[in-house]
Amino acid sequence: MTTRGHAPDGEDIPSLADTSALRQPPATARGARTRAALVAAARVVFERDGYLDSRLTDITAEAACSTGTFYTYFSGKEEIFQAVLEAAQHDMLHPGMPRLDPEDSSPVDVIEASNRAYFEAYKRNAKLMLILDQVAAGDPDFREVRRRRSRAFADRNARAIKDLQDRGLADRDLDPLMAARALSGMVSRMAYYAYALGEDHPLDELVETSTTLWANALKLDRNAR
Amino acid sequence: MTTRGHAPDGEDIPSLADTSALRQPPATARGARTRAALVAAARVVFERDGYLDSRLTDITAEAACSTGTFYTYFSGKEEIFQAVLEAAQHDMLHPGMPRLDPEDSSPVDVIEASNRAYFEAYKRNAKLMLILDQVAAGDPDFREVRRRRSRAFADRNARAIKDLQDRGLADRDLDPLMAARALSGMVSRMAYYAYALGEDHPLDELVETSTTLWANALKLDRNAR
Amino acid sequence: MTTRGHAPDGEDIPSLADTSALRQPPATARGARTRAALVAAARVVFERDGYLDSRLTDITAEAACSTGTFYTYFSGKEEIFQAVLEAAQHDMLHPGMPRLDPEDSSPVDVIEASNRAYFEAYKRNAKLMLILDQVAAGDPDFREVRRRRSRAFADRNARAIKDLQDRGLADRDLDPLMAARALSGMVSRMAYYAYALGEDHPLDELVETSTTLWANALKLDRNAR
Amino acid sequence: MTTRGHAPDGEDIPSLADTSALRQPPATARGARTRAALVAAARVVFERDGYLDSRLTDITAEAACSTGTFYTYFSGKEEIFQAVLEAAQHDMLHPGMPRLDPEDSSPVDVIEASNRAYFEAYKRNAKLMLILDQVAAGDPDFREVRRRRSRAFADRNARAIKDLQDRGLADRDLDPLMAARALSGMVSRMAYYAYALGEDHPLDELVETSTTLWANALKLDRNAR
DNA sequence: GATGAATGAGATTTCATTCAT
DNA sequence: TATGAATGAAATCTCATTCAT
Repeated sequence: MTTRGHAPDGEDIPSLADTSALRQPPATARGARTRAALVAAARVVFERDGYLDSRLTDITAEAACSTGTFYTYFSGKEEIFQAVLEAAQHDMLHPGMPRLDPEDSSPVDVIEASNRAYFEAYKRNAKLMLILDQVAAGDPDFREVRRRRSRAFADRNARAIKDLQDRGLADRDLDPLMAARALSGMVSRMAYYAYALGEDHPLDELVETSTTLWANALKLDRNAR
Repeated sequence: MTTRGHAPDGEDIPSLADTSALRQPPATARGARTRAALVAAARVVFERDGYLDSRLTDITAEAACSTGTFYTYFSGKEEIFQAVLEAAQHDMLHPGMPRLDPEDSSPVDVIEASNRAYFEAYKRNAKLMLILDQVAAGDPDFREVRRRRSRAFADRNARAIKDLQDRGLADRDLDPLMAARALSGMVSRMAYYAYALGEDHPLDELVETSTTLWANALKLDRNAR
Repeated sequence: MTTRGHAPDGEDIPSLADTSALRQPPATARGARTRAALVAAARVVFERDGYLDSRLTDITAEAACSTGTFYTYFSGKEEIFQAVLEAAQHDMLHPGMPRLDPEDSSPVDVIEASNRAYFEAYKRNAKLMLILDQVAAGDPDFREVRRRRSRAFADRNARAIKDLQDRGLADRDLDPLMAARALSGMVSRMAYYAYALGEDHPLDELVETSTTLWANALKLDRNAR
Repeated sequence: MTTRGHAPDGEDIPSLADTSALRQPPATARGARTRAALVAAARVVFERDGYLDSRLTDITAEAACSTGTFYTYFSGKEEIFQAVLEAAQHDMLHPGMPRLDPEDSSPVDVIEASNRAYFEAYKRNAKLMLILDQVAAGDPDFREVRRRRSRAFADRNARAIKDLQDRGLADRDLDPLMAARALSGMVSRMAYYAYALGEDHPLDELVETSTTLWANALKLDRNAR
């Protein structure tokens, strides 16, 4: 398991398909400003009204531009939603985890650090995560993207688990891939309860419980390196 | 932990609030038949088209009645969706778990049996679960119901975990409530990947991995009673 | 002018056309009771919801009978409205005016007494009067009935005015018919402001002002017989 | 009593509340034209079909635009009806009364002139007045507006009557406010019979009778200034 | 007589998208 | 680039009336 961490539910942040289809960036500085204003406005509106209940006119009103202008930059709601996600994605994927001293860090320390980073990032983006759920539920294409990305993350974490098993540090009875998926899902679901549903458990408790469960589940030795 | 099991994500099946607002049941047998036909038709249509893309007229067409008849029994799409869920709820909450011989069952056996029952029930209702996600994401009332029910289940499982801790069978470092929520979430997320996103892992692997992780996480002794 | 009085806005109470079209009265006592319950319920509903916003089902619900039963007695909303008016009509046309001693009563006394009786009757039926306005405004047939009845009353009052003019007691410059209509209208409009619009002026002031204006307008001598 | 006149039932022309709720006026000339076309079309349709029997699609058809366009300018039928009334209001409130030579005009002359102006304006707007009746009867908000405006006019006329009383020209036994309301109501009712119910009395007779009754009622001296 | 479920035409309303200015 | 009026297809919902029981 690398310092990069396991990104417990990276699968929730699709690298939004079809970058090929993206129109070329605005030619002028004014255009860039307008486009950015629209994306920012869209995030505000989506978080306030949800994806499905939001109207394009609300977005343009929030961005203080006309409805026509919208179509200069985006082909529709789906496309601007992708743009909003793209912006959030960076935050979720690079959540500013503290660099751990590899000399001094056990696997459990790494898990704890990346869990903490994940919860913090989820909290910042909770409303968006909810909306992503909504869209994924309704749109098979989106689900497919989510599925693929999910598997990619699972593969990465599975390799880390495999590595620990090979080094005799983790339970060899577990299927690495399935376990990776299960444990990532566990953490993402905890974040969902806490922040999307608003249970608002204290961060430290979330981190502690998730880390202990994760470590126990793999039968990791807390002290091993 | 009782034979009743832990119902890993019972929280996903809100006991749909406001039974007060329900119109009184049909007075005649004919009325009851029509109402039932509408609910059945609605499930078909929701699973085929999703909640948001479904139209009332599709439901009445499927039920072979007029649009007016729909409003004799339901005030709108939301209300018939509640009725559909209510019907599915029974299946999810009483998933026909095999009665285990108490003499011969370890706590882990109970966990395994209820996980298996949950995965089977989820598979039967996967499309509906997806739709519930979609609706919950967009509707604060629905989220609140889900949150309340989630907490009720967590409390029940937490008591079971506490009991195991008190008997010296489970890790005492864990907060029972948080652990209960986390592990239930883990199982529900596994089911989501497998059946809602269509990864379609073999049932036995799902059951085995989830049970092992659960047992490990609580540091249960596989052989203890 | 007879003791019968001038019925200031008798024209508002059409003798509801087409009694010919009325179905024959219920054959049984039970039928009579049901019919009466429906008429009473209709008045309640019309006064509560207005004519146009009332639904037949509200009426049958109020009368505690089924929708089908309604059609046993009435052909539709218009017909039951006529029945409601018919019942109220008696009150408006025979408002329980005190019998005045002809020996001791001046024309002004008679006017005063009938004005008072009219205001009292209007107050009792204010909501219905409003509804009658609504229906008359929307239904040319109803307007025609109102117009005919209005003219009949005006004719009667005009004869009384003519009589006073002939006896040298009233202003001979006035056209009796036009004056009759104008003064009746004045009183009815006062009642409308007071009771239908809810200004709720004291009854005595209404009576006093209307009577004084009426007497002045005709240049009646308060003391003449 | 000023040359402004008494506007005998100004209360029938509500200054239609809630200008606050009005959407902002069209930004472009084209928009202003479309909005005006819709208001004109609505008047045509309302007068032809009545308020309740009119459909939005008839209005848009008459205005030669799409249904969607309607909602760019109005939130519904009620709002466009207010706009129609607002347009008619100007006509009713400033009915183009001839400027009288103050030197040469008695109070009765002023009354006569304003009565005549009122009858003429009512005739032009008779259908609309009928519709206003219908709406006011069914809508408490509309009634309240009518009541308030009615009182404002009554106050104005009451001051004029008080003035005449103070100058010794009018009957001091009358309550000015009540008399003002009664006499205004009388004139409005005459106009209603004549034009809304279609009795179609000659204008000169209406004016003469109303003015004589009004003058008599106040015991005005026809020759005083 | 009484019941109440079933009907279905028709009205209102929404909003993504286009396009002339 | 930017504007915002115009579009119109589609969906929801109502309720008087019928008729089999």
